[in-house]
Parts: sequence; C-alpha cells; structure tokens
Amino acid sequence: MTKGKTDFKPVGSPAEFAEAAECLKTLAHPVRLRIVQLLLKGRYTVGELAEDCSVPDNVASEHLRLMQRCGFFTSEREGRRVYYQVAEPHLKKIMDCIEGGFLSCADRNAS
Amino acid sequence: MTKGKTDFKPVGSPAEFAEAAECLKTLAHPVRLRIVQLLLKGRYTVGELAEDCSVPDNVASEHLRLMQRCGFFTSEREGRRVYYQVAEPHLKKIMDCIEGGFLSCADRNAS
DNA sequence: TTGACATCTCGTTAGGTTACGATATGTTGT
DNA sequence: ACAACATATCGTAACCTAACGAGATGTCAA
Repeated sequence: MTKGKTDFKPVGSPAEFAEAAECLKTLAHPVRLRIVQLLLKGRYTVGELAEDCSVPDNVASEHLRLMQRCGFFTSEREGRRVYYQVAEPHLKKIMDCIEGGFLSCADRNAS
Repeated sequence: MTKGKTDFKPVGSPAEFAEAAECLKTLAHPVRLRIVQLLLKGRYTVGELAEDCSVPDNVASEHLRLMQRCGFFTSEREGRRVYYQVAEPHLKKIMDCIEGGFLSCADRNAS
C-alpha cells in the first residue's frame, strides 16, 4: 500500500498523539479521576482529597504532583495547607465525556 | 474530617471509577489513539492499520485485541482479512474531546 | 525553640505493560 | 495437498508505574 485508504490525517501528528496519550495515561487512574472530579467542583487540600479517596496523604500528594506536571492543576500554599485547583481548561469537557460515557460502560475486561 | 467538604458524589462509585480508568488506560497509547481515529472514519483491516501506524502486523493485532476486549471494536473476517470497526458509541465523543483539547496541550512533561 | 501538623520527596519493591520474535491458525488459489 | 498470505497467540525481556515507609521540609502556636 503505497497510496491506500488510510492516507489522510484527520487531526494530529505522531508527536501530538504521543502527547495526548501521556495526558490520558495521567487521567487513567481511579484515584486521579476522582481527584479531578472533586477539583472541578472546588478547591481542596491534599489532606481532604486523600481522605475522600481513602489513600494516605503521601500517595495523594504524588498523584497531585503527576497531574500538576501535566498542567492539570496549580497549587497554592496557605499556612500549613496546600490547596489545589484546576488549571487545564479542557479537563471539564473531558470529564463530562467520561462521566457521560465511560462511567457507565460496564462489564468490560471480563475474562 | 468525619463530615467534610468532600461529602458528595458528583457521579460514579469507586467501582465505576476503576472501570472508567481501565477504558482510559486502553485509550492512552499513541498507536491506539490513531487506530481509534481511523476506525471512526471507516472500516480497516489489521494490515492497513498496521501500515498506517508503522508497526508490525502482530503489534497492531495485539492493540486491536486489547481494545476489542474493552468493547471498543468488533471484527469480521472476510476471506483472509479481518476488518475492524467501532462498536462503542461513546468513542466518537471522547475522541472529539481529545482532538479538540489534548491533541494541542503541548509542552507537558518537560523536566 | 519545641512539638504538632501538613505536605513533599526518596528508595525500594511488586506488579503491570510493551515490543519482539517465533510459532500457530485460518484462508485462498493452484 | 501445497505454498503464500493475513492474522492471532505466546513466551520473553526491558521498561514503567504504583504503593509503601521513612524521613525531609515547611508552618504554626505556645
């Protein structure tokens, strides 16, 4: 196939696909999804998020660091607490898609 | 915090988040994203997809198997070829979000 | 300054994922 | 039946990730 059916580029170079895949990989964790959902509703500290997700503080902190590296969030220290909030404007749209679609695509990955 | 700010459930139980994370993890690969994009435009064989993505046939076949296990695609044999096509109705919406958002969220993951 | 609290960082470890090569299965034409 | 083709499966090795515990850093109040 030197000139076949798939010779079109709907959107995105290979490098852009790699980037998008990185962002998706960062989203693709149950605790991180829940954190995104919470932060889309407001502003929370590490401890609050950790408790809601039932994980130790340092684990929550690492998830937040990952997502911050990806540009999803920013953080502000206030006293001894650190508040996180959403920075990436597309997060809301994507989370809406996930809530409307994949949060109900049950019974997958059955052996 | 026995009764704090995060005591609400916007959408989704822990199990649903785990499921959604599984689906997202399946999407979160450059080659798989490209395959999804192509299959949203039409019907392709393993070999066609493999060539477009510049991967060996068996690698493409494994990606397709993963996504099929997740309910994204179905396949039909026609002669010695196997055609794949989209089965999950939400894929289009999610891919639109990704194309409109994450396929241009550059410069992340810089050290 | 001391102690309690909140968060972050680091090293280690267990488990998961990916790509590859080899081999197996299924299909067609001769 | 045989050879060529298209796809699928499997074992292996390299790599990546997540969670944990220990300890470091930063902040507050007394």
